[in-house]
Amino acid sequence: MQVLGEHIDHPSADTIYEEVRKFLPRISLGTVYRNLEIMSESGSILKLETGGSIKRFDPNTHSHPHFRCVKCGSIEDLPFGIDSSMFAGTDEDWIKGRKVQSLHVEYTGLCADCNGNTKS
Amino acid sequence: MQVLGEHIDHPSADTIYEEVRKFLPRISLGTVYRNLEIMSESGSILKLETGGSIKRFDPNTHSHPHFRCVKCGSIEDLPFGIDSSMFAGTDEDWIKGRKVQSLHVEYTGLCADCNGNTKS
DNA sequence: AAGCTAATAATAATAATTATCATTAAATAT
DNA sequence: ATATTTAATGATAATTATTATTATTAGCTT
Ligand SMILES: [Mn+2]
Ligand SMILES: [Mn+2]
Ligand SMILES: [Zn+2]
Ligand SMILES: [Zn+2]
Repeated sequence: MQVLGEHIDHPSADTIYEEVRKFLPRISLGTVYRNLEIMSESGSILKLETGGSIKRFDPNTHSHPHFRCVKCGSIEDLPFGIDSSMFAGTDEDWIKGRKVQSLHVEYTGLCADCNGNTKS
Repeated sequence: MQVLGEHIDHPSADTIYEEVRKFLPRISLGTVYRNLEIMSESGSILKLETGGSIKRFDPNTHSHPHFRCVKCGSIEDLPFGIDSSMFAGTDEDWIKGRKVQSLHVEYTGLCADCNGNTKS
């Protein structure tokens, strides 16, 4: 939690592993995965299943949108909130028999850095 | 394209492979992956990088929201459109230096089937 | 201290996807 | 039509993130 709380860049399990290793050199990657799973299940962190095949972890547990750079893979927070009422008006009859648990909004494209650098 | 066009359930590469095999029994999985990649790059289909670690393919190339069932893994289309103006109002100053390419909205929860069946 | 329980480290297994490369098919030139 | 070049494919290996396994360790309880 300490390590994750300092990160605003949605680190992967492996990145967190490397960071934690500085404190606890004998920790194993399995333990990092296991505890991240426990934390995400208890709701104290978010496990982001974004595009791009690797899972990332977020200390901000509020539902918020992300921007994923298709070039460098970075995930950035976007500075506005989201909620279900943005869709389908107030009549949420699309829910039908479903039980809605969460909503993830993800923009993709080039981040500011990569967009500037690719204008060659 | 024939096989994919008949599917409304966002099949995986492996599912498509099994289907295509009925027509072309000697086709390899690699060829399926390769051609799905080509098609998604040319824009004739969508490669969905949803949560859940496997990629799925969608003949509907318009930006539309999905619902992913966390129990059975199914992906369903939701019957309303999305566009950027739903977020952040009209002043899209959050874009800053970024180049926005696409937007994916994904709800998760229990699909109608799984929600009904789990009420034990 | 002895015994029980839960967490961990080390390692193996899994699964989706991608890469490689020899072979085959298609296209083009002779 | 036949030879030659080019592109696509099938078969298989490699990669990578994640999960499972299991013996060992550490923390409690009596
Ligand atoms: Mn975030
Ligand atoms: Mn769809
Ligand atoms: Zn970038
Ligand atoms: Zn379901």
